[in-house]
Amino acid sequence: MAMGRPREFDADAALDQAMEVFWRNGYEGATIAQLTEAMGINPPSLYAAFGNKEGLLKAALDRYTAKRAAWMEQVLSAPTARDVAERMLMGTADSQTDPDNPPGCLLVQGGLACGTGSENVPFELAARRALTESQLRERFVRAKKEGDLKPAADAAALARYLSAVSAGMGVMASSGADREALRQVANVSVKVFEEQSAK
Amino acid sequence: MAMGRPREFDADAALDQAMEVFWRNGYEGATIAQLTEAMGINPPSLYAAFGNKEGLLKAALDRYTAKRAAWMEQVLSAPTARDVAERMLMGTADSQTDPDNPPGCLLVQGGLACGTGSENVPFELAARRALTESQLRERFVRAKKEGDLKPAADAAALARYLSAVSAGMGVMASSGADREALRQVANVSVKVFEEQSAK
DNA sequence: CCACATCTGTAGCGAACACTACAATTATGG
DNA sequence: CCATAATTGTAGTGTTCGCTACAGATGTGG
Repeated sequence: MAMGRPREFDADAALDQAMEVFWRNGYEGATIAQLTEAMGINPPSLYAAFGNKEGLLKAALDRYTAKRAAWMEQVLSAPTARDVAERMLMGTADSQTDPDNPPGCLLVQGGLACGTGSENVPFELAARRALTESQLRERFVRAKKEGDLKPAADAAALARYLSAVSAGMGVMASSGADREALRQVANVSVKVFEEQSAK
Repeated sequence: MAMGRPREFDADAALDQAMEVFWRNGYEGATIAQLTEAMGINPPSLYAAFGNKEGLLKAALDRYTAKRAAWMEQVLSAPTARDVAERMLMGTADSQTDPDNPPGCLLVQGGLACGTGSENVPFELAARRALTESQLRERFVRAKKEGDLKPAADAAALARYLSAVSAGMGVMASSGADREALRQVANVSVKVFEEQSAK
């Protein structure tokens, strides 16, 4: 049977553009007109490919996290919990002030509170942040087993702490904090892990 | 000369209601219809009293920060930098999970990224966050002079750090983190100040 | 008691929003 | 080469948005 006319745009390239619009304006601040213009397509193409605005956001979030997965692997492969924290926070400071991207983190800027009809957008972002946190928690559980975190250390609390600090850095970055300011925060934050290391 | 018909609603009580709507839905997510209903007034009364939606937000932010001023005094009056940090973060954990308020912090939830026409809303929130940070910085400068922070301590970096952590806690709280989780983060964060204390 | 100034409620303004009907287009399968 | 299936651009749809014109109401100053 017939297969239909093939789409003329690259879905991944279009998603990259949509991601940036959501990143810079937030979910509710991003309009379909802005999105379609950035993506270089017309509304019907958008709706055919992604369903609706929220579907487009989810696809953009998937792409966002997929792009960060390799970096996250690099972070988790650091030899000690302290080094994991340092790579995580320093990398966060750099990426959140990377001039190639909008400032901050899409998972924070995207929308912490939304109006009627978009109530589950904040939930969607939170779920993706939680994923990173659980990766960190598992890594710190391992660090305890391996003995580079002291036995009394609370892996879950440390993971939550890192998650909170990086979210906080995202808030700062979104309001114009520069790379140096974020690195200061990262440097201070890492000190906790030195105190939690096995002697 | 004549003085005109007096307004029939209490502006402060109405602002409290508006504050809660902005807090829960964000600036863009809050509609005039929701605001007027919560405030118990009609649109013309709102516009006569506050100018426009952004003016209402600013008035609500003023009231928000005014309400926190007394608490902030209490925080800054703690005897040592470490105690300042503890009071600040523990108080933040409690207030951000206070069932009488929406979760999180209005200065974070209100809107980190907004669409065309509301670009200075994020800036407005950031300016108020910066105020708290500078109060903390001055307090830590004093702590160095008084000798309870070691001479090598960086007051500005520590203030930024506290600001980042509390913003991060706000992000967590807005996505449903409970009081215990936030207190864990607070407890871990405070450890930095023990290491920065004079021996 | 009257002129005036301000507030209040009703009703609705133009603009922007997310989304879509429709016809033309472009490929595949037989 | 034809029937089918999917995409594309144009041009809208109805709804909701922030905001306001207007007329009646309610107070103050003279």
